[in-house]
Amino acid sequence: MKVRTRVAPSPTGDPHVGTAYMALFSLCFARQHGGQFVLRIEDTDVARSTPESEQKILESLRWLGLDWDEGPDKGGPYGPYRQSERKPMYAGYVQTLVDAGHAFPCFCTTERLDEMRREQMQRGETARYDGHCMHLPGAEVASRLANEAHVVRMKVPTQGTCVVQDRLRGEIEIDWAQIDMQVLLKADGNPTYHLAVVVDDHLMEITHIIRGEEWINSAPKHVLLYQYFGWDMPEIIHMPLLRNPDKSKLSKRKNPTSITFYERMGFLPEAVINYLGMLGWSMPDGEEKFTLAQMIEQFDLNRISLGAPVFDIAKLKWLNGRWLREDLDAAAFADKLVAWAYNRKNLLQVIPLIRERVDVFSDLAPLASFLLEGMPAYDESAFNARGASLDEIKRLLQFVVWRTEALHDWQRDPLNQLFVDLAAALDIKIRDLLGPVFVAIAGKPVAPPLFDSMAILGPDMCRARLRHALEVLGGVSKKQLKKLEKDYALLPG
RNA sequence: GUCCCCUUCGUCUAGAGGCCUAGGACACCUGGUUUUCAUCCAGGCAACAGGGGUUCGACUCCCCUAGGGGACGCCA
Repeated sequence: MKVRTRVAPSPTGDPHVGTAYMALFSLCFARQHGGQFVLRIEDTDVARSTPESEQKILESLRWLGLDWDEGPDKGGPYGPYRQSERKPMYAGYVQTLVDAGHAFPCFCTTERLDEMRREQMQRGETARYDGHCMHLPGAEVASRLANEAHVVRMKVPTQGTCVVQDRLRGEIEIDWAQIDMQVLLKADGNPTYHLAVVVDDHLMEITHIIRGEEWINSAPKHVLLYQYFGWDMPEIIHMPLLRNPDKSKLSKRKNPTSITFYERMGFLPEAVINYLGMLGWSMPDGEEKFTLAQMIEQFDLNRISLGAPVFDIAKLKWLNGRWLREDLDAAAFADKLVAWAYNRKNLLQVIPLIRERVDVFSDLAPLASFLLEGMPAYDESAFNARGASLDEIKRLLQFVVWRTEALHDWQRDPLNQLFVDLAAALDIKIRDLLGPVFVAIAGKPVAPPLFDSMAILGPDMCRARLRHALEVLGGVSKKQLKKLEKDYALLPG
């Protein structure tokens, strides 16, 4: 059998290491079997998907050397590879299901559904569509379809058990009563993930689906759709989820998750891939340093361990050091370093910010160092240049962390606005707010303008530095955090 | 709350019933090399979640409990 795997990221944010993780395993499996690896963009969430995000995802995967055989940028025999461009195809499949009685139009409002779920959970039941629109008279449905917003839901049995075959875990049994009557077609005419993924995996002849453990609970929906359509089910492999040091699912709130962060920190793509490869998987001979090619050669699904691994930056750093020392001679080191930091694109971003402040080139290094550093070595005294107390500084920094977590458009002006708003909400002068933030981001009181610097550094690096600064200043105890959360919730705006 | 998944040193892992006095790696500690630092080298600390089975024998198989995680959206 010809093996075909895919990675199917959603372009709704920064390129996530979890995406790279799934891509790595999918690619290794496909390559080892002489098959194809496909990149498909799942942009059915029109409100949150952006072309910029898609672009960054493609660039990041390319940077890592995870090359796909078919994708939106290079086409292929199963295109298009962007779900937004496949939109016209889905309605027909949904109609097939409606005609066969496997799906039905639903007119329920969000309010009613929220209320229903709330009550169900209060009663200790699993939240699940109550079938309200499933048995409407045909005439009523026909008339309402013409003038009312509606979705299409799949029918799901209320009795019996669904058996999901997982290549790593064997048979997983989930009662149908636990499975919601999933919306397949949204009111805006776009398919939901569940419909699109099944249709596309089938049409693209995907044979092995390697995805995160978080999908186990929705696998029955997919199993059922394959049955309804009469299609063969691909093999499913649910990988363990990458975790934060506190064991929760890896998230940007607690850990840098963006691939671009690791690039900006100066990690080598080879080392990042190598590190991802040793999470949940190991070489038969126990060797910890290996290339993508070696991993492909030795790859074996049976060597995957199921415990969800903690993403440990310290070990990644050690591994990167080995790659740097063992694989790069001075010339190669120089080339990589220039490409990383002193490339034209980087310089052109920074030069406009610093040229006013420079008389001779040798003035540059201190001014541009913020861009080349990872976690700056802070001088604690720099934080309270304006006489604020340590607790007050930590409070401000923590608030900034929370505000920036909610910021989607990480650009100069929105950042500017964020600080203006926060200062207003706190009823303090903006310079009193910006002082400590400036030091946290730039590492010292003298550097290019804050918002531009933050825009260049990107969200993950900024958040990491803010958190690092908080640690250096003694950290925030659980108790203090509780109190700060309370204060924060009370802020206007 | 309901359901699902998972469980070997702090962390990543080796372990397919006897090779286990449970191995390696990161981190940490100690010492050596190095005019400093780093690298490098040597050593140390440190784990089979608990309880029942099955078996001549269980880290390994089964059951229960506990703990951790995930899912419960017109997000993916």
